[in-house]
Amino acid sequence: MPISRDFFARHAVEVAPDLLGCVLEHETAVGLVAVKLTEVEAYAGQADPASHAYRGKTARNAVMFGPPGHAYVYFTYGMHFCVNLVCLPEGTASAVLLRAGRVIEGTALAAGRRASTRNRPAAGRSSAGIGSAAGVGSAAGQRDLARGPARLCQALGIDRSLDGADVCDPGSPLRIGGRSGPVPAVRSGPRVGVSRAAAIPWRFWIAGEPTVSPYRAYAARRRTAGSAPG
DNA sequence: CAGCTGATTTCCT
DNA sequence: GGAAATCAGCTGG
Repeated sequence: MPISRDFFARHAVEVAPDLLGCVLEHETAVGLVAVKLTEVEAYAGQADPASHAYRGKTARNAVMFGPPGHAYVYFTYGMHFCVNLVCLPEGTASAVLLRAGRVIEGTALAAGRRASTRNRPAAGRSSAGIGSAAGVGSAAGQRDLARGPARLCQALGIDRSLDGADVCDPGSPLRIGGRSGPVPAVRSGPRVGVSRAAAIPWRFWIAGEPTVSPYRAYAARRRTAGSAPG
């Protein structure tokens, strides 16, 4: 059962905890992967220093300023995708970052994507590096399939071609369904890895879920050494 | 287990 | 030129 667009036409902080336990599905030619959301974070757009929309509209974050119920997919750290669901009516930027989930359908496909993700076209590595596939059938492997925002995108096969996808449309390849079970016990705390507004407790997760990613505070890093001229 | 480092695009100063 | 809503591999205890 899909979720109505009205559900997303609220403040991200209200939407975020209500998304826990809902199911995100991505259907492609090779099959379907479904994930039950277990961890999310709210971003309040132009009112939130940690949001990509804080400085205004750009080519990358344009979808966040559009109508609610659409996916905002961005590429970061030069190698990872993350997916958000847009909240509030058109013209107002606000979104919920999907940080982690539990794969409940298409486990083999998700595991295959995770194992082969390192062979990316842009890098063109000739080295294999696929050995990590070991253990994907184990309990720990299942737990890690969509544990973290970039892993969740890998498991679901989400990339920027899905930026702007309407998750409220049952005919969309990327769509979301409501909870089937009881209301989960929700916990909250500071958001992960953000440098600004780090104390605001807008991260929400399901209590006791092993798929929830470990908390990690923002840590500044020295820039890469080397890169000497000629 | 904790801590550090490389990879590499997009945006901001 | 530098930082960022990250992850995997390696090191030391």
